[in-house]
Amino acid sequence: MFSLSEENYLKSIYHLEAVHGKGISTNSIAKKLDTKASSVTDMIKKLAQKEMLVYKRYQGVSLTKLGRKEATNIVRKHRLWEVFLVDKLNFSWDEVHDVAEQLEHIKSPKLIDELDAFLDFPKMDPHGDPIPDKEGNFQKIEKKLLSTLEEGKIGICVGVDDSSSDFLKYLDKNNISLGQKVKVVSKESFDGSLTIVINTKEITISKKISNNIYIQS
Amino acid sequence: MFSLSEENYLKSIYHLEAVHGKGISTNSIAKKLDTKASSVTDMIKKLAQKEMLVYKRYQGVSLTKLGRKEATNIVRKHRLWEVFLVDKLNFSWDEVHDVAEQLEHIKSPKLIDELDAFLDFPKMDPHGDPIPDKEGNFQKIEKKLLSTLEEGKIGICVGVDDSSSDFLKYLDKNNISLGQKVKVVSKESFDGSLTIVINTKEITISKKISNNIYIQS
DNA sequence: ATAATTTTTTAGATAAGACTAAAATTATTT
DNA sequence: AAATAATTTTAGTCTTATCTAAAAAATTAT
Repeated sequence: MFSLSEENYLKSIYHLEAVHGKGISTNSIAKKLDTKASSVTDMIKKLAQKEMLVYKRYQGVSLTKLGRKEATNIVRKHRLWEVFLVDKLNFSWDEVHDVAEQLEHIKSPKLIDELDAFLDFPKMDPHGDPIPDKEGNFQKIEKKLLSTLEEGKIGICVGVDDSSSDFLKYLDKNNISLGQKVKVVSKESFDGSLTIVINTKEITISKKISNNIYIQS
Repeated sequence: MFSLSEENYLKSIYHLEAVHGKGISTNSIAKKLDTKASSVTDMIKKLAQKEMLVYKRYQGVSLTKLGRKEATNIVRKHRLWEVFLVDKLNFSWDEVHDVAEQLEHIKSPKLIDELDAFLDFPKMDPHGDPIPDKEGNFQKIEKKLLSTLEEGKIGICVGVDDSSSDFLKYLDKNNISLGQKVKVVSKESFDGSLTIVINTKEITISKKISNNIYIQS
């Protein structure tokens, strides 16, 4: 069994590995968890002892197969709860994160499997992120950043990178949601801003925005 | 905000007060929480400082209005989650307790109100215990112990006192469930055992069993 | 290649919550 | 009303997870 803290470390390292590959630095973990590097050192020693990750002083850490399995299960729980909150309890996609962050630590294999079935085995969470199945497998879908789409091309919004409430509210305000068709009208080479058509309406979005929206094209 | 530990203390004291009235002893709390009296003393000092209860050395404790409100809310959450687990996730009534024990500590007012609505504002949990509403009010239903029912009389099972898995499984095995009609055929004065009719089947139950079943008659 | 900087680790401290053992208080017997 | 027993509190220790400050190692710049 893992403590709440241990689980949060495993999850963070898992997410960092997904972006940066193996060998995650102490500092990056500290930043992600909003804690101090010295606290991270303590915890990764503990997790190394539990064989959840491989650690050599000053070399950063990498999850073991076991550690990845554990982390995947937490991610699975987090995302299933997000689906539950949105589909069944009328939460909007910008409200789910904090609650799911708590619910993901509930320990009961039966609970999560029944929840999965109750939700009809969803493959994606409300932000377009894949939900691992019981064994930890999930579909990796084709997706690229909206910022990489060329002028005149069309894509379908399939996910977001940043899931902060502010960003999601911005998307809501501009009618950008998952499954939405997006056409790039023009691209400003100076600042990378895009003019796009959403639902027949034309809007201009900054590079920062287009860097946080995933599309399929 | 309260810690997990603080919440568990409040809940335990609340339940003890429901049975024994005001002035709950350190030892009884320790027993209920399976901890040591010295730990209880520490915690009740803390909760007294937070004005959740009134405490005078060697005199036991009583919840304040605020403390009772807090405790009631935890009970509300516990029981709503139990309904969710049984009604939506196919848990049986003997499986819900441990999971609800975890879920009751999730902090999100919206979550619990939406859950309440999603479950259609249930008034009772799977063991026949009343679910407080948002304001902390709940129906107190007429009920008495099956052991007090006289020979020849009929009652309807409306709740259980002991909610341990073992006891609930025993009831399942003998087709005793909430809403079930029970008729007392005879009462053995020597050991207090009862012979009852459930669903046309006659069985004999010990005093210990009949002392844990609530009926309405 | 050495100096300066950044990152990481160690050492020691703190807070929450639990424990043991002993002291203080209350309750019960005789 | 003492004496004994039971309960409760205090004092001090332990663990977990955090922190600060300083030391050690690695990286970057001169």
